[in-house]
Amino acid sequence: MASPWLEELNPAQRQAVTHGDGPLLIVAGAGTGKTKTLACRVAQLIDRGVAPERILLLTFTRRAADEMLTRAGRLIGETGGVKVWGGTFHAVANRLLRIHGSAVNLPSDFTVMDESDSADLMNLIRTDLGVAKTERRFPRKNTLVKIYSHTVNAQRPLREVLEIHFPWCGEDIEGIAQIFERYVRRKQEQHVLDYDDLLLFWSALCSTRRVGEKVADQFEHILVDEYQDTNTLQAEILRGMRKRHKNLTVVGDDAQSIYSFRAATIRNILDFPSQFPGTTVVTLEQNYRSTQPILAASNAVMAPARERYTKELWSTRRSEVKPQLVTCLDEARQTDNVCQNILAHLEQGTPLMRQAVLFRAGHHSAVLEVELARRNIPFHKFGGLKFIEAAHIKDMLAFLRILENPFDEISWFRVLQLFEGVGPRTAQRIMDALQVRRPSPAPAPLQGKGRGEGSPLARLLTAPPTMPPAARKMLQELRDAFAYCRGIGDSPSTLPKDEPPLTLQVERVRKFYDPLFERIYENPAVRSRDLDQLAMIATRYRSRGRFITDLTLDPPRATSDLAQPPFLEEDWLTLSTIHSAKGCEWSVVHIIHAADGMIPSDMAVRDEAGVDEERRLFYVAMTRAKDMLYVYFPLRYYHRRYGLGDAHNYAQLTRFLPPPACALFVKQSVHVSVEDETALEPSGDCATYDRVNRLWRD
DNA sequence: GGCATGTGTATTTTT
DNA sequence: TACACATGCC
Repeated sequence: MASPWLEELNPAQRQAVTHGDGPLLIVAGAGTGKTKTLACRVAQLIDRGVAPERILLLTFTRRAADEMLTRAGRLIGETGGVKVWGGTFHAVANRLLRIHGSAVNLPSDFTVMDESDSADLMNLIRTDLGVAKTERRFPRKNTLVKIYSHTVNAQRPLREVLEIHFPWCGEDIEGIAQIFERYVRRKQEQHVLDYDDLLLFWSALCSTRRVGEKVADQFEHILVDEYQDTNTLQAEILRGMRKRHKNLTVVGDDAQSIYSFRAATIRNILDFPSQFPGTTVVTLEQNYRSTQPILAASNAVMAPARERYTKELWSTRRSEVKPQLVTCLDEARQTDNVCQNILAHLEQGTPLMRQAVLFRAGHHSAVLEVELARRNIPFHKFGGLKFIEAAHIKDMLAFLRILENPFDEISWFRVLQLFEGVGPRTAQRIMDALQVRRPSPAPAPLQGKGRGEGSPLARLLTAPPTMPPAARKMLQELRDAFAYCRGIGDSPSTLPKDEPPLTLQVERVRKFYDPLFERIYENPAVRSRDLDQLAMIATRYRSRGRFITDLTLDPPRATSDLAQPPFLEEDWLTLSTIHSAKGCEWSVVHIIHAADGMIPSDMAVRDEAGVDEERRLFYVAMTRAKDMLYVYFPLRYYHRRYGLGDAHNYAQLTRFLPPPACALFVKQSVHVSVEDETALEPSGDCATYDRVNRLWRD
């Protein structure tokens, strides 16, 4: 019982770790050793005799789960982690539903689609219904998905969601409802689940009598990380899983809730004690990460926030070094200065690995990326456009998905349109001929993964549909590729054998796809490297289904844009959206574009709640820093829409750094005193900037 | 009729 | 840059 690692914990951490049964809420401020505490608690439970497979650890990313479990494993002397159920809500839902799906009428062979697939399906239906033809412009596919997802995850009526979050779509409620209804039916026909369905079905599973209890009882303890970023549906799942056992630990920080756009609600954490009577609340306030000056500035930013658990982070890490607020003339100067500071720290002994540049939106780093590449500073970018979203990756996956689930409409629709002379209309016609749409709702379970005579894939191989002349040769090649992957061989009369290994299938599909791909896309060379990487990932898998699902639920988080493949470099810099930086820390952090309109994003300032969340976002960014924090603010933003004019706007410093907060920074100005900008004193305080900037703003 | 191609525009954050 | 919509070509 007297585990040596307990000695290393502070009293609050130890209380959380050794807490016995019953609901436990750990309010853990930034940098207070949350990961450590959670890992120790898992280790402690196992030490106490709880079987690892009876523990469920829900985290925000798979990486976070792996990290914690490895750590817990190390504590109890298990190398390679412990066999705890760990992962995101979505991944765990997938795993449970593969086993128990039949209890909620789910076919066992369902495939999972990502958000852009959902959007494509929405669009298909949107076009079918002809709603786009009306005079008023109808919500676009991405908006439709957002509305749908928000409605499901928040478990609120559509009308209310529209009123509050999408007021400009309110008039189209009937059309939207109609589309949603069809969307649900189409997914059902295809045996396809979207992200939201995974949660929805898990929740449904909980309320089935026999299986629901069995699934819930399987876990003696459930632990949830980043609880402030869970939504109503996820809270409902937890309630469903905890009807009998009350052993539930949630960890979170309301000050770091930044996912309301995904229907996460701060209410989950604020109301946890009343949702789960008898909750013990433990608050972790000692910050081990940041120096006191960085913490002071962060606290000052959060001070004006409204409802929250009161806690004031403190640190024993004294330092004389204040964070720096760097005012730059424009983005070019900002970029230049960021590079200089990064290199300076590198020379003083802080490797790139321990530095990061953070920003609000994925594209905010575009200019910097070019400059880093020019200066041969290796970097790795997280967040923003993802690998999996790239059109050519989606194409490749579409082939594999058809093999996995021949009723996957979106994949057929995508693949067919790659052929010359085939657009949406012809693609639809071919899909009709192949009977990709199953008569709905499909009561008979699909036999042997659609391998039977009745599958659209089988029909493609035995009775090819008519194609526009330009596409006929290609069609034959597609049939050959599919036949190969199915293990049918070159002669169509041969009976199916076992399918070849996944890597060979990927290779074969690629052999077919490469020429198409070179015709369609601008810079095939760059994109081709992505395909190599996809093939690399595939080598880690034996099952095609698992490969596709894993890629959908846990896609590679970084893109290797302009830089050399970073994994070949010894040392590289992190570029990250603030959202993707959650849970991470670096010695030196550079926050760029700290201008109003960027942080907070002007997309988010419609209401007070939006501004509050942006404030938390800025707070999250600041509290990633251990030793040194830079906040950069470009004064001018050029709008280069038409050529290279020098038309520009003057930006204002982010509203989250009013004078009291500003006072906690060292002010520095870069190149602001050229030409007539002399009015901006190099070391002037923020109030002065504000006053001066107002001159240009109206 | 339906596809390819050109033009304008809006553009957050992610499982 | 990707998407929606308009135009011109087969």
